[in-house]
Amino acid sequence: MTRPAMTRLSAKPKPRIRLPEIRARAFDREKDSGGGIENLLSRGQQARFRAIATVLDYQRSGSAVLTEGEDAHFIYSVISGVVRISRYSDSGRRQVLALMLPGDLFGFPQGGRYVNSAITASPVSLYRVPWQRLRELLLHEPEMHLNMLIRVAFDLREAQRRIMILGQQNIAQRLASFLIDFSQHPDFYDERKRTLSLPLTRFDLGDYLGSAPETVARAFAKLEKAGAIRRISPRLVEIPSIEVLRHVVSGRRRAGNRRRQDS
Amino acid sequence: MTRPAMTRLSAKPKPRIRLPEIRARAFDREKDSGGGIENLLSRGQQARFRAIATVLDYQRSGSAVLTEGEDAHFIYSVISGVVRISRYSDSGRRQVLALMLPGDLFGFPQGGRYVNSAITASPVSLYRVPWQRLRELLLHEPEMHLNMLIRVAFDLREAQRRIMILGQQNIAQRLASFLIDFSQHPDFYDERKRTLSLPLTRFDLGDYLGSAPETVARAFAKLEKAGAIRRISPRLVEIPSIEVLRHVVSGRRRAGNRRRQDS
DNA sequence: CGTGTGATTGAAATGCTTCAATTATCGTGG
DNA sequence: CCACGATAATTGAAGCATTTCAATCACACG
Repeated sequence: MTRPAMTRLSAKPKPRIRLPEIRARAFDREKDSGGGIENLLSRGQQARFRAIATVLDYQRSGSAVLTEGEDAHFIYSVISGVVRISRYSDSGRRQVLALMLPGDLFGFPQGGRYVNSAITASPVSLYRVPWQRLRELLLHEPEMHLNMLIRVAFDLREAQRRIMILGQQNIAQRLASFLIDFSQHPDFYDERKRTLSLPLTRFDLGDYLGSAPETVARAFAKLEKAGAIRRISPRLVEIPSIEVLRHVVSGRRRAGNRRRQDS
Repeated sequence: MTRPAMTRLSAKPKPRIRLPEIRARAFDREKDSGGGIENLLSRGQQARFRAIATVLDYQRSGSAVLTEGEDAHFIYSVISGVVRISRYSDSGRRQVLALMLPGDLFGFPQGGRYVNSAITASPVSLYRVPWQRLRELLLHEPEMHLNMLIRVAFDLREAQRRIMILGQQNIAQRLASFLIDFSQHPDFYDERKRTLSLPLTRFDLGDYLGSAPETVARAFAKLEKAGAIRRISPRLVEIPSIEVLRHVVSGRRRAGNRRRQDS
């Protein structure tokens, strides 16, 4: 199945290839020790994982790592940068399902094919591992295998958290939840300046939060008016106090329609 | 952490214990061959899985199998019936995350505790397996292990599907999606009469679809007016043609606000 | 045969989307 | 380095969708 036509033109940044977009190289044992799956695996496991991995460098944002419907041959693990995982509904509307950060795995096949698309949202480095070889490796590495199971179970929990947010929060609350999440990540949140740099446009954010980009902009305005944030530029916000954001999230979804009783 | 207070009183059916709610028994190799994880495992694996499993029978709907925050010692697999997986947000509102049907696994721990609650939504039979023993078993059964990984990855996809539905469909469409899903299950859909029996109340359904129970009732009314369903009783609907339901789902989320141009 | 719970429907208000127009921002080429 | 153009972001206005409070109806159970 090919990807359905796009209904929102500006949703996908038009890639302008100039420099080579992607550069593959062998793993360099000395230098590649960033925030990859290292956290999840023991030293020995790491070595064996890397032995079957290739490192890919994507220079720019908006590059397709893998596409919905393609035959799935590889699993990927983020070393650095942000990857947007999305899926198109039958009606052609895009939903951003998750954002993959260093240490995250993506590209699990379903029936031999990818069910989601993965697009870089910044310059990105990845490990790419042939699924078949990983499969063989896992059969002989029960501990690594268990770690992978736990990892996927964790992703499942994250997805369930998204379900909760989409199921019960209004847009300002969803945005606040998103900002809180990312403020936990030193790559994006400058603790000294209290500024958060956003890896997504308003369009992407809309597709992530399940709303229109205009609505997201209004949610930013609302949070700013409430004193929870200050917009420095569209992609950079100051968060004076995360507590205020948390307070927004814990508030009611709707103002409440208490019929005023005559006194 | 204890579960927060409930804001919607009628959301949780009050359990009225009369008969023993739950009955545990040893696995009976002859009779227990329903729709359990059998589908997922080979014969030999099944035997070894059952060797460490206990069968639990819950007689009635509304019984707690496990509760959010409890120490997690067991994994469960549904043999028959429906189990509601839910989580409470900090504001005390319940979200139904998923419905577990025969063959599904639930009860994965996170940091040694359950993060969700599981409540029976009908009479239910389960396998209960000590997590530690399963862990040991998996270390010696790579194939079973891989199957379990695939199973959890599948659940992740399902959760992502829910994200898509919550992110881009209106309530009538979400309800239609739900009805389509369950009409695929012979346990609920009588193909001859074209009737679907629902395992959930309007409250549960509201918490599943992310809306108020009144809104769900209105969505039923809307689908009925559109000719997609016929309400026989609150828990039993006739679905003349699933195609009509699919058509509802593929329609626009919103009527569209095309400003009328003077002719 | 009442009583309580779930389901439905009504009415008002809020929230969100859509279309439209304007403003800001960023990358690019001059 | 600056100006330009394209795209992103914001804001306004109108209308649809959903929630909330309320009231009524239906049904199962004691």
